[in-house]
Amino acid sequence: MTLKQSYGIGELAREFDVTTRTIRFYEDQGLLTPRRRGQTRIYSPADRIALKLILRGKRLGFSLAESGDLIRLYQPTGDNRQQLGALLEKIDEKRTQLRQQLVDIEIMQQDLDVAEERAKQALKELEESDV
Amino acid sequence: MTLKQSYGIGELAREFDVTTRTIRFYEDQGLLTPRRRGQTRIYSPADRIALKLILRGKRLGFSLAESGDLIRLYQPTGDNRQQLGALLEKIDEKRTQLRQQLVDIEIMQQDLDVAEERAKQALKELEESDV
DNA sequence: AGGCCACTTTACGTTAACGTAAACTTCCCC
DNA sequence: GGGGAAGTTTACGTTAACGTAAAGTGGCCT
Repeated sequence: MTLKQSYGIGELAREFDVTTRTIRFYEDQGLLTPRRRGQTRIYSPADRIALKLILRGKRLGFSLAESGDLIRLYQPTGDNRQQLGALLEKIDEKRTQLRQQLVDIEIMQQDLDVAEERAKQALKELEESDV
Repeated sequence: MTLKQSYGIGELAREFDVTTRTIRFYEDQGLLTPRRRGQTRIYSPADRIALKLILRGKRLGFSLAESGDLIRLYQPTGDNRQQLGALLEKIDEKRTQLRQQLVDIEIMQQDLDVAEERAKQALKELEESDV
């Protein structure tokens, strides 16, 4: 069995646990561009990938506009130097942001370690005063 | 010179590059609890730490409510077992979330690598067709 | 033919996280 | 004692990212 090459809106909604409203909204925002059969939307594997990217972006706190940028980073539009340069800059910015997030996550993880220790200690003290 | 032990609102605003409106809003949401001198707010080092945590949370896409949870993870309120248990659960949830974010970041970084390669390749081809 | 999905469009509603403006007090400076 | 500068309260405005409801279309089943 090879990969599917088209998807219905409900199908994608179920797979990624979002509503169809959400998927249509992303299209409104220019993030997805399904073709149509009659008036029904048909999604390509590329659309599915884009959706995946959007949701991953959301988990990292990216706005839809930012995820839109990311999607466009993949579409090598017959670009001129100007645009390719700007693109490389954007890539660099995103890299910087991701590195900052890595740092933030590390600190938070350490904070959680501390919080856990304290909670466990508090529990222990409750036990001991307990009879 | 030892650490300052109180801060003005403008001072914090400058340090973290947010507006005073934002800081007051966080207080409204119960995330900061400055004392007052007259009607002027005085922030403690703990408030400053909390603010730092909130902003770190924002960079990771946390809502203010979530950051509020995180702040409270540090305040070992004279808790009972119930609450300590719930607290330990929350810590675990956050850990899971942070791990997912780590995965997401890795994938994005790889995606950026690919995008960069393509852009550089496109540039190269422009050069070659250039004379 | 009737009924039930899954799909569609249109449009108004909602929440979070502040922005922005207005009107006021306090303190300090010259 | 007039005027900034920095603080305050109150309140309405704004944007992003959908939710929710209403009303219609198309296919398929029995």
